[in-house]
Amino acid sequence: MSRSNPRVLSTLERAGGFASAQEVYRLMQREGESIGLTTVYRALQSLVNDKIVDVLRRDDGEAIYRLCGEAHHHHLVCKSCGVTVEIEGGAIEKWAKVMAEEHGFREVGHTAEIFGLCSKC
Amino acid sequence: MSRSNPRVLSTLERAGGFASAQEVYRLMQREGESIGLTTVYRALQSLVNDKIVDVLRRDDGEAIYRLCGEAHHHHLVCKSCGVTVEIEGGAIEKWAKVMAEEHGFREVGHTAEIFGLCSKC
DNA sequence: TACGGGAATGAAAATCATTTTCATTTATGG
DNA sequence: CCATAAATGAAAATGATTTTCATTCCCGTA
Repeated sequence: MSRSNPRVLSTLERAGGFASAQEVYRLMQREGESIGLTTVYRALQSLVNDKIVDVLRRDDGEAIYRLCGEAHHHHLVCKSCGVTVEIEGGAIEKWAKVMAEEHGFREVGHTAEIFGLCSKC
Repeated sequence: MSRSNPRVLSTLERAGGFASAQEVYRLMQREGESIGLTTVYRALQSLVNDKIVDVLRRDDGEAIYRLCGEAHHHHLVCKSCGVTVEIEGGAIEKWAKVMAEEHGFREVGHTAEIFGLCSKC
């Protein structure tokens, strides 16, 4: 029953951070791998079940996946040119943890993103 | 250009808390209001633009809306039952500001959300 | 009051991610 | 080998959301 297709997992790793099912699929296609979209979806679901990957939602509602173990970081995005900087978020981690405890929440994750105009825009 | 249809707003109020566009639509139908689904979507978008309502994503990816207070706040959301707690985010404000400065960004805004399982789930 | 143009409306079609169906292929143990 | 279960993927189904487009409404002006 282990549908955690290793090729999907390795592609997700290589994607570096987040990727949606569609992105993983396109990436594999581009690299000449022969795989169906359905299989990608099933593999990702399976990886989520096995708690090997996390799933979040992008603002547009698309599900994005990332390896659980991966050091997670946040993004600083320019809303004009789209340039993105990875930033460290120790303060956020702590905040999330404190807030969750304060309200009796368990198994918490979080999203945080900063957007603005970069120095060039 | 104000498409913030007042009937939609008042229905959302009456829904008490959260409602998806589809739910607002069904609710209005049930109450005998004559309105199209398209209009509901447009009204909600408009309300979001005007920052009169907040939008979040349910676990299944469906967008849910609700009136937001004037104060800028963040959310602690249960990914199982959807219950939501408004939390204070002073730490985040500061973090966002520092990070932005550090990378030369201007006019920054941010999003931050914590999700997990509430004490009941 | 009649006219004209922009905004609002909503039905129907299009889009898009995701899931389901189902027939086919592959792997595996007996 | 054979049988049976698991995996695969193409195509269809689903469901939310968006787009298109023709129509209606509103409002200021001649």
